[in-house]
Amino acid sequence: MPSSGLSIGALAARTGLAVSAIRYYETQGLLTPWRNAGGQRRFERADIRRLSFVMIAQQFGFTLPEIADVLADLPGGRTPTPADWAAIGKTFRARLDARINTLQRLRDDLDGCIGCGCLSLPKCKLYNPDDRAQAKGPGPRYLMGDVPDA
Amino acid sequence: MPSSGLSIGALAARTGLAVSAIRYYETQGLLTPWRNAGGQRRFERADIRRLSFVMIAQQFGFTLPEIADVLADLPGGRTPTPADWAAIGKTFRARLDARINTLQRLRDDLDGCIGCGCLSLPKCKLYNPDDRAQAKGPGPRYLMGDVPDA
DNA sequence: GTAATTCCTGAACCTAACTTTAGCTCAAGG
DNA sequence: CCTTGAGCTAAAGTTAGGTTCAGGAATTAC
Repeated sequence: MPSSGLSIGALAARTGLAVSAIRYYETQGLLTPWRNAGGQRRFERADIRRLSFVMIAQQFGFTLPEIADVLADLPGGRTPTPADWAAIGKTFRARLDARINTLQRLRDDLDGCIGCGCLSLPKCKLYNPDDRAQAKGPGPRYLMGDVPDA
Repeated sequence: MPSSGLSIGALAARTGLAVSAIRYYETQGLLTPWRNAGGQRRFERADIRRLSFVMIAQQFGFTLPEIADVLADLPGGRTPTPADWAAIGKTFRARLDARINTLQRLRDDLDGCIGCGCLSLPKCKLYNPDDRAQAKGPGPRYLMGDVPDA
């Protein structure tokens, strides 16, 4: 009888992720393994797919909280079906499209702004797209896609 | 006669950046102010434009080293002309286009991969676009646009 | 049955891009 | 002259996304 769940090492081997990364994802609520009698984590095979999704979404520049948010739409009790995943894919693609559109819009503004060499502040659409001068707390202000006005 | 350079506070006011951020940018080589007799930084008016460019590029997800790299093409001795800036804009736009294209290609792969609900690992184009399983050192692996295969 | 793996937790460390703090100095106004 | 606001430096703190390490406990392999 093979399956009373995957060990963390096995999951790491199947996904290519580091064991430490998987444990970190658990702390971030991306995954909720159960524990065996000895206190070790046991994962379901569906978690391989779940982690694959996490990795893909990261390539697109999504943060872990954003990814968790998308994954929250997966069913709770049962193993997700292909249809469930397709639904997630749809949601995800919409967010992705929005991100690409923002970038393209910004690029087009760039053509009218720096393209002429002026980079004129008061009338520049790129400059100060929102409240650029405001304090937004510490840490990186915004990475790609987390652009104000998105 | 107004101009023997802008103080850091004046530059901060004109750009909307925090004084601390400007000082940080200097340490990163994005700006090279001179010092007055009392040791205070004095900036040129062209630095307003320079910082505006930094802010815009950051919105597109570029890192400070990448931005420094683009800015390195500006002339050293003299104040950059509109034509100089237009040239920078051109370089910048090319990098931006590459970034957008990568994202679009990834999105299209997504349609064929997760769209069907399979997310099949061995044959997935998104999964393992390069050597996903390899250690790449600590820190964030890659943010938007710094995607492997870019 | 014991040696070698693997896993566990908690804490410290890493990069990027800044901010905050502490302790001083400089510059401008009255 | 002297106070107040702006600057200065160096060091430490912050967030995100992890990795590395230390010191044990559980599994697995022979």
